[in-house]
Amino acid sequence: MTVAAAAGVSPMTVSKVLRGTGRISLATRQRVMQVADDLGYVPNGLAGALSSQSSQIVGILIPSIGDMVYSGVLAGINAVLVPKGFSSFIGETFFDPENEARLVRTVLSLKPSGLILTGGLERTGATMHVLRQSGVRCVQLWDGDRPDLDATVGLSHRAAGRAAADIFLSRGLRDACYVGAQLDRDLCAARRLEGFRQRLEEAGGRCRVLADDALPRDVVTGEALTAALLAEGPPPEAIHYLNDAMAIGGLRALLAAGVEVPGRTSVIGFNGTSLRHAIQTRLTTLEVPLHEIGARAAQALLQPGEARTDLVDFQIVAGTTVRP
Amino acid sequence: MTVAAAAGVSPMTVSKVLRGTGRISLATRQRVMQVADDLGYVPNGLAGALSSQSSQIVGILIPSIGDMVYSGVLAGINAVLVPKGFSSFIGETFFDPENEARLVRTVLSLKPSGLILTGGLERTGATMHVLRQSGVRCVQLWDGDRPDLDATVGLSHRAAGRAAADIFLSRGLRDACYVGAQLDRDLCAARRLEGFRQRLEEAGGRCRVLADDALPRDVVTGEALTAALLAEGPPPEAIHYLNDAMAIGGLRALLAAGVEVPGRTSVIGFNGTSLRHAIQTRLTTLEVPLHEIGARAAQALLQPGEARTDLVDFQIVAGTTVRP
DNA sequence: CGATTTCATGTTATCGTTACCACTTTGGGT
DNA sequence: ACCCAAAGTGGTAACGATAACATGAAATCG
Repeated sequence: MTVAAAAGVSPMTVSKVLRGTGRISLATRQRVMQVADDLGYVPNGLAGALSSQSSQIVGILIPSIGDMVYSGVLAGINAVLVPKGFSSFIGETFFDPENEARLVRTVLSLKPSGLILTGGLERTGATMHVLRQSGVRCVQLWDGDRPDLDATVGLSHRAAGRAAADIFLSRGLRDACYVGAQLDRDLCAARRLEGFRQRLEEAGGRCRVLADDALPRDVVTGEALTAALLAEGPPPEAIHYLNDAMAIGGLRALLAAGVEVPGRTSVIGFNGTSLRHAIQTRLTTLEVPLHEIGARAAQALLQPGEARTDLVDFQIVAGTTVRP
Repeated sequence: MTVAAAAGVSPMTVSKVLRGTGRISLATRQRVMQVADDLGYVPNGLAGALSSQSSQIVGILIPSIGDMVYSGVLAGINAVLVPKGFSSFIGETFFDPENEARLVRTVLSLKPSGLILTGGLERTGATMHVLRQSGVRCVQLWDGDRPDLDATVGLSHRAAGRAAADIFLSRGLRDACYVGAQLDRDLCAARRLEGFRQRLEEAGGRCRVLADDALPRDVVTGEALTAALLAEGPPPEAIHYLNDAMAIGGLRALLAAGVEVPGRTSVIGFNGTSLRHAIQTRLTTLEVPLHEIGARAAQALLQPGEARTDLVDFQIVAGTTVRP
């Protein structure tokens, strides 16, 4: 427009110069670039995307940005996407299907190149319908137990729960407790609990559950719930926490109550965040390759192919909170 | 289009129904909604924004999503923006002005309703030029020492550094050290150091600096740098860390080396993240109201007015790592 | 030296929506 | 019976870019 006039060429030529397509003489190219810079001109991406029928946007929906787990995955996604010239449009669902539905519409209205959704919630029928109609390629993250959409990259949370139980059982610990929060919404965490409890009960153990659906899944809640647990009666032999943050809070409560860890009670967290580096204690936890999940999900998004399920492995990170 | 045909009305009527504008009879409205739902129709937001010359997008540029500090601010922003129907387009600058320049262009090309940038980096001239030409309202976050753009919401990092120094000085501690990372890029952290050092030297103290510009600002780096510091010679009386994560790492190194905290060495972190809840120790730190900064920035963005600087206060969170 | 190819640029139609106004009907009010 | 407001709906022309093709000039060729 203005740029074209100022450079004495047609809008078409400006478009070509700015995108580096077509054959433009060096002189013209330099002149247009100069004028565009001087004018502080930024092409209207809305018009460009509308016209070319494709935006370089990828939609990413995660439960919460504040949760280190998902921001770790996000970093992995961006590490793949950004170098290829995509920008990511991030939305927070807070585990709420209605929220997800709203965000899916918002993102789809931007005609994205692809969509990455997080599993672990009960997607509404409307959401699925809209996704399918859009024709946009969709990848599901995180929940590997129930693959969905065009591809899935995640882990088996049920298996993770069983693995935690196995660690306890191998130490002869059978009286366990699972401490979490928001299990009503976070179906992945619920499935970890399920695996954990199943495995324990198969081996003749038992598993209490302490969870509050209204509290955040952080250090403070971990401490409060554990304190409540200890007030009820004698401490369990083993506690598995929903995440590392809650586990750290739990350890505070245990130590405050004089419960020896791991002498009296063993503790396992989940996810291997930086919180596991507690000062004196080192939390035993299951580590999930967050960055890798993100990177592989981004790759799965970019290379169209048949529906595929890509299960990543978690690792046991040995700390000092489980007895030998 | 298809919806209009299927409902037997004009595209114009569909547009009105879906946006809830204009006068449409109840019967028509219901029929159109029904058809749209059945078809899984999502309006093309690109075309809509192009036509109406306004998108409901707000651009937010922060150094890193993985850093709890900025994701805390982000939460505050979203708490204000999302209920008003805005969606946020988030970009990560990693403290790099060129990255910021690229992202600013990307966001502006989406014709956003507003832009929230994080201060603490040397913005390029081109970025400033493009921002001004765009006419989009811009708010600067975080860096309150050097207000910029249409409004600024943040804190004085210099004052925060001085406050940390004052705490040490009031305990008679004069031999201090500042431990950080990436001070070349993060000008806010550099300014905290400056305030810290100035205040100490005014009072006849001294301040060593230990920083590595290549390492991440996390627990592991905090531990490594502190271990290096202790290997060099006797421990300083006081250490101020760039953030809580590094401080926690530092405490590990100090305890591992048998340095009594706070008996021999006192420690102050910065930012009051959940990491401060270490298991036995409770880190003394300066707490910044992250959520509030975000919320106020979002409000400043929405209510146009003259350029304003909104300085928030930090608080000293007493822990057990500074001697009485 | 005419025919063909290459290079550099311009023309036109289109993407899907909305702003703005025009149009038809209906239901009073006088 | 006539007029006028309100209610409901549709037509038209943007919005700013690009895909696809068209054009003219310069270069190459047999």
